[in-house]
Amino acid sequence: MEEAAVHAERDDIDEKVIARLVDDARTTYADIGDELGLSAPAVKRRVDRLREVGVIRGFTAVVDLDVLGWRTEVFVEIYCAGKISSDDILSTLERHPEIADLCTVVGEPDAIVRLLAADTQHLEAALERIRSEPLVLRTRSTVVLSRLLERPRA
Amino acid sequence: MEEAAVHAERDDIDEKVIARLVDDARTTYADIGDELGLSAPAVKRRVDRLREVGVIRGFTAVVDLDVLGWRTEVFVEIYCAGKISSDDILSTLERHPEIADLCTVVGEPDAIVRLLAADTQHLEAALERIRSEPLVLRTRSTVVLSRLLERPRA
DNA sequence: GGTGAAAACGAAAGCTC
DNA sequence: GAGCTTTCGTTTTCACC
Repeated sequence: MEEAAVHAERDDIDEKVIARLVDDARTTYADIGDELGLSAPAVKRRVDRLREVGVIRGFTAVVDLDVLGWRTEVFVEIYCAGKISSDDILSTLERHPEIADLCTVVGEPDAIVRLLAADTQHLEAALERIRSEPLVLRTRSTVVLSRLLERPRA
Repeated sequence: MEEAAVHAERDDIDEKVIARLVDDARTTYADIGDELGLSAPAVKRRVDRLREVGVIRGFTAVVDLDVLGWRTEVFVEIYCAGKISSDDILSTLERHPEIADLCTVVGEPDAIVRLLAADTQHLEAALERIRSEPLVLRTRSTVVLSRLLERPRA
């Protein structure tokens, strides 16, 4: 029941602290505290604990890939040959820098990958590189037209 | 050619500043400056400009959904009836809080959605709610086993 | 969880190349 | 235009209650 223990350690105030940091990772502890009726050190202690426990994994900048010039985004379903472990999938695919997301799935494919590339030429090269991996049997790609909604946490 | 101008305004140093902030949004300007041989105010001016231009859209906390108790993640392909606009898709689907990502695609489905739910019961309810939308003809779901890799920027 | 002081950081000004 | 240094207000952080 150690999982229950982890959950028991979080309360409503933690939820609000998390929500505030998801909204803006640079919010000051004092500002969060004002909204919640806590002092800045009290908020910091909660954030420190949430990071230690692993609820908060880190803080990152949200980059507009379109502005950056990385305009091409594709979902690629990966179909593998025979029985493969997720370790194998990770070790063979993590070398490709165009992969933004990778997860193993239950369903028809073995894994789903989100590919980011500068343009279609770049995309084609990356796809061919991935397809040439011995592990990969075949792929099914779906090109993204536009990203309508993005909510890091629902 | 204003788009080209935007691109011309970014140089190698900007790239490194962005990379550093993607890695940790709470890195101080001084730390970034030390790595790049700049002073803190110089770094701040770059970050301010990158935010104004829109390359950096904001800063967010990365939350471990598994630890939070939202254990169920699914990719859902949405197939719509006839010709629909992306505005229609957004307005009908954005009301469902379980949707974490939504993009229109070119391929067999019309849109791909990433669903987050607390458990399978929650997931089932959300899926039925989405399927009952008049806009939605059919769906194809792929349940995520484990998220192996996550790189906000490649 | 709060308080207060010390250290670190961020914001803005003036100056140099 | 881009950067450096100084200055000052704010934030973080740590002790202790």
